Amino acid sequence: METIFEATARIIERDGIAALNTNRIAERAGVSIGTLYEYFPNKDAILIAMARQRLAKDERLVRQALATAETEQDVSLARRAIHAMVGLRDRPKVRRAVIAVHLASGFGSEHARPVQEIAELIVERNTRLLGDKAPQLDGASLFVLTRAVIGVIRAAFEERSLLPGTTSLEDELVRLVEAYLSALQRAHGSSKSNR
Amino acid sequence: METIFEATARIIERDGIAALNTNRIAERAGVSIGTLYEYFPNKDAILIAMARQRLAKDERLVRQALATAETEQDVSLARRAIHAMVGLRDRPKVRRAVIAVHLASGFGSEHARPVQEIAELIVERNTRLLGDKAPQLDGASLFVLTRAVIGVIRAAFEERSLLPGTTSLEDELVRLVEAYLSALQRAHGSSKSNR
Amino acid sequence: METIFEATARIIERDGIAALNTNRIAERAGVSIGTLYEYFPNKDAILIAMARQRLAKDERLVRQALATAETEQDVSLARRAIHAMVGLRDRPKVRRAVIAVHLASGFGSEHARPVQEIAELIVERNTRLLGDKAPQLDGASLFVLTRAVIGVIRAAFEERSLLPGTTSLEDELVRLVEAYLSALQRAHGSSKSNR
Amino acid sequence: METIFEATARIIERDGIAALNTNRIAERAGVSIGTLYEYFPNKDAILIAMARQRLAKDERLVRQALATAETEQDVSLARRAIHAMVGLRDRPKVRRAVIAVHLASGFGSEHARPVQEIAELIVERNTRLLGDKAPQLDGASLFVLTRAVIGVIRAAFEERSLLPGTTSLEDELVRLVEAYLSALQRAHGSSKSNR
DNA sequence: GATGAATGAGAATTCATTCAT
DNA sequence: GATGAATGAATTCTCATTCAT
Repeated sequence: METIFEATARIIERDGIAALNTNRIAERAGVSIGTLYEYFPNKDAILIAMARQRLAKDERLVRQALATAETEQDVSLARRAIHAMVGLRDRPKVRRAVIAVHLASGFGSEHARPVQEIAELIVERNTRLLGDKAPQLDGASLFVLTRAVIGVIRAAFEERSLLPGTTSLEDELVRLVEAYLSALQRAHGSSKSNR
Repeated sequence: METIFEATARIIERDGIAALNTNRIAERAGVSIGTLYEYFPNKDAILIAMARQRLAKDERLVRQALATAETEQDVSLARRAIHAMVGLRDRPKVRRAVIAVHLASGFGSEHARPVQEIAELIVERNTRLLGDKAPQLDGASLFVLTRAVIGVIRAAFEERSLLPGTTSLEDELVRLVEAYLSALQRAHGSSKSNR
Repeated sequence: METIFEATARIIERDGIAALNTNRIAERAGVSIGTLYEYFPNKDAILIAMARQRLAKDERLVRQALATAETEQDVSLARRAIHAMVGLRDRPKVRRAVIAVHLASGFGSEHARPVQEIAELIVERNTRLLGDKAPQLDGASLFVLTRAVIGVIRAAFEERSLLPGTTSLEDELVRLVEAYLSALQRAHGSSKSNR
Repeated sequence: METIFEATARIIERDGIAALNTNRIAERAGVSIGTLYEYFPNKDAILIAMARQRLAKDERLVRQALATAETEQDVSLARRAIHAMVGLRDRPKVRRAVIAVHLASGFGSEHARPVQEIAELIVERNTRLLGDKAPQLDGASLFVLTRAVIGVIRAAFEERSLLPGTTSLEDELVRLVEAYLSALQRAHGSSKSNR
């Protein structure tokens, strides 16, 4: 199964998604086409499984980055997470293709969920550390924050030509997140004191 | 040609992109395939032309929204643009499909360009109004800002289930942009005074 | 289309139904596989169309046999029809295969209908000639009579080894039909006089 | 082996012959495919074995019906046999499918033989009872009689829509057989006295 | 400029069967 | 005697594209 993934990835890298077909995958993987269909019900299932594997791995990496060192500041947690996410640059062509099928198959929410969970994890930790002063994320805030981050990182893959240097991209993304969280905190505080 | 676009859109809406083929388009459009191929060199060309048309229309709408009333505050300009962009909700299925092909064909930059231009327009106006105090957008800032906005709006189309209410979405998106611009302005100011 | 039928028939005759596939049909017919699929939506459709064509032709032949010479006796009409039906011996392998698919696809009734109509035609004519003395065929009688005749003729095709000489087969079949019609007439007469 | 038959029957009933494949049979039967292929050399062998089993059972049932009560009249014997045959209505879908393969594999004669034997049994008994007056069945008569009966009963399965009531069907079928036998007897007598 | 019948390479998928364990 | 993963030839069907009229 891992062999099939690897073969698929190699074909995508070499010849693009358009050149991907099940016979070719089987051939490159060194298994018969019949065997391939014993593991996956159809072509898309392979790509979707790959996307999920990748997403799971991404989440693991980001969580590890957060866990590695306990820190005191919410800023640091966000930066840590973003640094890890921006660093997920392996096999961009494969990642792009696989995610595209995943999205086109209507699994967009699966894609957003882990990011959302990580955002909630960060908020939760900050609440513990900062108490009331930590920003509260309701549905809309969470949606905007997570999709903004995903959007920037996705674009960084998709538009190779316009891509600014990795470091400055990361810095600006951190600035975006921090600025938004601060704004939320201020809004939250003022609405509280107004009551 | 507009008939061909319309036929294509209808098929995508009714039966999905997978069911789209040139014979069907020609049939629905009431022209022969031969005629269709006199207007477009191949299938993808149709989708890409549609994507460009849509992008152009989007840009026009946003620019109109900005031009309609001259305002004093950068906040208002950003909000105005975002409001217009969030409002671009017609034929989401068609939009998604058409944009996907556009991106997959490597025209990602075409997609980002109008948004970028609008961002630059806003910055420019604010610079005129506020002078030195207007935030300066370099490549990285511009990239992050525009892709964050596009990312959020795109997600709002793709994930219908998790979608927060339109108003709060818009409010939060404005908050994100404003917060980021303010943060940039502060950074700019301080880096200047530090010299 | 006739070319496709002919190619199909030839393959069935030479190599049997098991060796029949759409590529081979197209090749033998001298058309491309794409053309074949423009005329028929799938493989079975070809066989079913052939069965219907054959059935229609059969009916035409039997009706012609009945029309050729106006006769006075019901016996003669039945014999004429049976003679025509027994004579339908062209391309038995094709006929068998094509009818088998037709039946397996649930069109059994289409197969019986023309025979039934012919039976009704005979009865009607006899009624005109013989008046009250003509046998009356209700649903059950008609069903039994037609399916018995079809059954015998079908078996004569399917079981080549056991097939008795054509003449005696025909004679016996006529005897069966006549005997049955006479029995019906007697039953009808007696039930009437009983009232 | 009986388990394999049962599994096969269930699949045919539920999903039709088209959905029948050896892997599915093995799975439903709770055995491995390897085991299945130890009992049957190939797929068709299963269906043919089932057809033979069914035919044998049919014959047994009809013979039992004839044996149950010794009677005096040929009419009664024929009716008894027909009644038993019309009653063989269990699992029509399976019966049809299995018989179709049996016929398509060229075993048509196996199918007719038991019916023929029963017909001969009846004739033999009647000869004993009635002596010279019993009808003599030569090859052609026997063929026509048996195939007519089989044809009617088969049609009763295949064409559910046009099917008359069971009782009247049976009555008419008996009438057909009786009428034919009587006609034969008359013909035989007259040909004898003519000499 | 329009037509649309014809093309055919190519893709996905199935399933009877084998054979090493 | 049982297992079931692996096989891969074979088949159906699609659809972008062409080109003679």
